[in-house]
Amino acid sequence: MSNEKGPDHSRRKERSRQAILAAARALVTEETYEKVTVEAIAARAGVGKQTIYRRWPSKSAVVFAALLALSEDADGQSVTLPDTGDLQADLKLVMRATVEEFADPSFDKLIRALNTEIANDAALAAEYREKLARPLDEAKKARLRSAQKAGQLALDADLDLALEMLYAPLFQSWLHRSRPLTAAYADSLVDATLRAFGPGTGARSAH
Amino acid sequence: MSNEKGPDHSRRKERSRQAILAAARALVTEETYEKVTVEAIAARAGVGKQTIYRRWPSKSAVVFAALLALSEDADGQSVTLPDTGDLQADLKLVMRATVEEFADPSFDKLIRALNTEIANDAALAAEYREKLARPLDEAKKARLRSAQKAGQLALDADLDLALEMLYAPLFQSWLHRSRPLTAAYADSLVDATLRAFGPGTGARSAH
DNA sequence: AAAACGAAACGAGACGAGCCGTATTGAAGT
DNA sequence: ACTTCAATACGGCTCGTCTCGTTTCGTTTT
Repeated sequence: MSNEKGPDHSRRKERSRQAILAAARALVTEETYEKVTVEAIAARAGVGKQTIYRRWPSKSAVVFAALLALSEDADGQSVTLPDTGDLQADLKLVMRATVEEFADPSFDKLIRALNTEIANDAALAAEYREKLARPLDEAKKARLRSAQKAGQLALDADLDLALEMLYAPLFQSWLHRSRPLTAAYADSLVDATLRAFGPGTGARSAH
Repeated sequence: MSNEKGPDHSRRKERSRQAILAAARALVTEETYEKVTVEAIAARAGVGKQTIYRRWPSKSAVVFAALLALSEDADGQSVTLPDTGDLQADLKLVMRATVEEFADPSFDKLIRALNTEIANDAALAAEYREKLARPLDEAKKARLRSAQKAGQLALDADLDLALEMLYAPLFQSWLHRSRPLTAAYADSLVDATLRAFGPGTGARSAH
């Protein structure tokens, strides 16, 4: 697509692109999302405003791209959950790690900003699901399928529903600050979810 | 409290107060939250901007107050859930009703606005929990306690956790638009929650 | 009782500041 | 040379403050 004839300007573009995303990320972690301005991002990145508007259509898009890029780096290629053969132990490990992530103030501000954007913009929400949520969910579901084969989870369990019941309460408690996020809470969620979807629970219907 | 000597202007205050809150509510349901301006609220209410700023410190506070007032009216005094003696049926009724509420575009916009505010302001979040979330949760917990007495729920079930696992997935699915909200989905949540917290599940620990 | 008074609350809108997104220009990179 | 860039000016919009003249309504005077 960019195999044109002219001189190669991709290095400049890439450098300023990285600077913009880094500046956006830094500002979101420092201030609350509403206070982050395009002008501040440009100033911090040592970049003209027009350079930002050349690439992204709005402030939301820039910030969203910054958050996307963040986790694309972090993920590397493949996301895999631990699989020691003990589903309950593995899930508690993961859930406790998630609890600790939410305790980090920078992570907290970042995810709040991300949620503010996707809650009010259906298009961004779709992109978020596609690029961030889905890969993670697939990794989690892979672990659950492995547990089904090992007889630790009902064969007819609705894995999407199980994941929701595992994660949504944690997410909501954090979003609304309605209770402290502790390791014990993480464990309780795992225990309750396994009671609902464990082997022999007849997960499809309780009649 | 207000047993001063001076003349009583409370009638004027109350009239303009109601007009402001009604205008704020109307605008939030018509536009998206970001597009609602204080000036628009003032114009719609037939009120000067200063009258708004005399009472509330910021735009967020006005809109939040408007949403609070809305449900204070709706609630009347006491919130009670149906109790036919069949917990599963009663919960499905309530969850299906909740699903339908979220399908209403006005309600959708309203709750998205409310969530945008409380997600980014810890003080508003606390007020929200105190005045809106808690009374509803207490009503739901009352129904669950009744079910415990009827032997339809484990006696040592963590009721707060059960409520979260029932409602948080619905809330998150709606917030992120990650799946269609159907009656079948509502039923699945009830079924799964009852499998986790039903009688004889040893709800406190699964060891 | 009727009229005049005065304090509080009010509607309207001007104002400065900040931000958004666009347009222009001259410098720097390749 | 040709492109991309930083810097900056700009119009438009919103916020929250401030001022000004008006309306409301209990009190006081007649």
